[in-house]
Amino acid sequence: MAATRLARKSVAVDATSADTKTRILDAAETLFMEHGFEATSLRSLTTAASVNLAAVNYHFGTKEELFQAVLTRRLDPMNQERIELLERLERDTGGKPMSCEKILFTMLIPALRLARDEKRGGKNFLRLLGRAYADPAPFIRHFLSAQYAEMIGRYKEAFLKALPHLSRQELTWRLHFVMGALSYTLAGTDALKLFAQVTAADKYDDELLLQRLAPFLVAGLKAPPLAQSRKLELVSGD
Amino acid sequence: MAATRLARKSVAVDATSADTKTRILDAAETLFMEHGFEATSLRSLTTAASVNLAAVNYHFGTKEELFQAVLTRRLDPMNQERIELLERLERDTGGKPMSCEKILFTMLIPALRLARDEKRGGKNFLRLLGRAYADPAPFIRHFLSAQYAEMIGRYKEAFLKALPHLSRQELTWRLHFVMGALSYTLAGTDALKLFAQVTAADKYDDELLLQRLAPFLVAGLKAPPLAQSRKLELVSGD
DNA sequence: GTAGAATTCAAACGAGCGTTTGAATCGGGC
DNA sequence: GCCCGATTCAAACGCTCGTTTGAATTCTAC
Repeated sequence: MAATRLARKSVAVDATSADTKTRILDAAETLFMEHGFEATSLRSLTTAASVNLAAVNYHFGTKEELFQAVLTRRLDPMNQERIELLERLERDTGGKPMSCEKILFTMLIPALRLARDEKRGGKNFLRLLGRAYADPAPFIRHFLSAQYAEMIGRYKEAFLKALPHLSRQELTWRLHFVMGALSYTLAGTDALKLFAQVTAADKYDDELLLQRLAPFLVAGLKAPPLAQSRKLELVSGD
Repeated sequence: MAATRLARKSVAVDATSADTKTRILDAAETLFMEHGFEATSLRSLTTAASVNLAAVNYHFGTKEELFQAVLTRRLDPMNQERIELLERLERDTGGKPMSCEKILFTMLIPALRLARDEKRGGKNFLRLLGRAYADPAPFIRHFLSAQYAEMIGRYKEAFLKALPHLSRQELTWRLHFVMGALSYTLAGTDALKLFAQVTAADKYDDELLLQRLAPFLVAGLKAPPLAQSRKLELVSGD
């Protein structure tokens, strides 16, 4: 009983404890994705994981800490892989400006790798991540911004060099749009029912999906900034 | 007491009942936006609206029906305005292909008008809408797809003519990306903390926001489809 | 001004929630 | 073979939830 909080630190992640913890994380990943954070109860979660109700609080502390653990397990490696790919690209181009496409690919490829690796959560996790982006809960927003701070900063510098016609502020917004389209798309599947005529074969081919997304995002990033485009006119439609 | 359900049908929306109903809708719009559907309790909601706890069930039936009423109140007029603008554009161009920009503007302008009209909910509602897009609750997904079905179908036909180099399937995906970037952006504000260096003046200027978003989306829509772009390479970053 | 419907109100219902507790059980090291 | 920390377990705690109820009040029409 006195071990509840200390357990996580004093005990290495050995097989015996990892088993229960992993079962909880796997069930949480699926259920949080399907029902959202608030609507997923620890009772249904522990039942699905075949563990005792108290196991979540014993191993993770609180429901919120469990949610963060679910995200961290996949997100840390994926974002680290992104940074490694970006650094390798920087090394290979030797200080010369990198192409916009290649920078974007270093963002998409780790996500695609994760989506294809069922052992690392696959599409389930990416859908969960896309939904987490839009969750209003403050602890989720703070957690995500902390998790992404370094990665976003690095990419902003890289894109700035690749897109010299964009101001820092303009680029900030465009990266925002990119993340929006990406997270919305990854979270999607169900949302696609808004639009008919998506074939079943197409629907679950993540590589094809990103190959459709990439040209769209690259073209958007490269577009001339707003000064050169027609102004929105509010008065009339013609 | 026997009037609970019949009341909504037998009574016109007169001033006396509209007062309570409107106060509930206004409070719900704000609280659902701030905390999400699940995390907003009817107790906090009715307290904020200065009405009795039972008033929600009396006037709207259930919490879910209240949520749908909140969305319908703003969404129906906005989507109808979109269709009207699109139809006027079709009439003015007389069957000739319309420009991609103009079609997109008929989507953005009603959203912008709504954002600027505090009496119609303003930015609050658009943020709520952006969050509703990502909500996993099935009743929300079904409601939204029903609400958007007609509008999406019309725009798909219009864009198909304006973008003849795109297949129907390719366009379906691109509209998906557009809706993603749009809803994510509208839901944003808080999410912008992921990216630093957004000035306070910039942050709340919705017209400027859409003027930044529009060139990005137009360029993405016009981009050549995937066959002509470089393939994603999974093996290596260089 | 009174009848009858529409609306508001305080109170309670039953259910489900996240978390805590303390005893029971397990498992490796001496 | 026993001991002690790590883990599991059933039970309960206190709380909040959405909804219902039936009486009290307000409003409308004659």
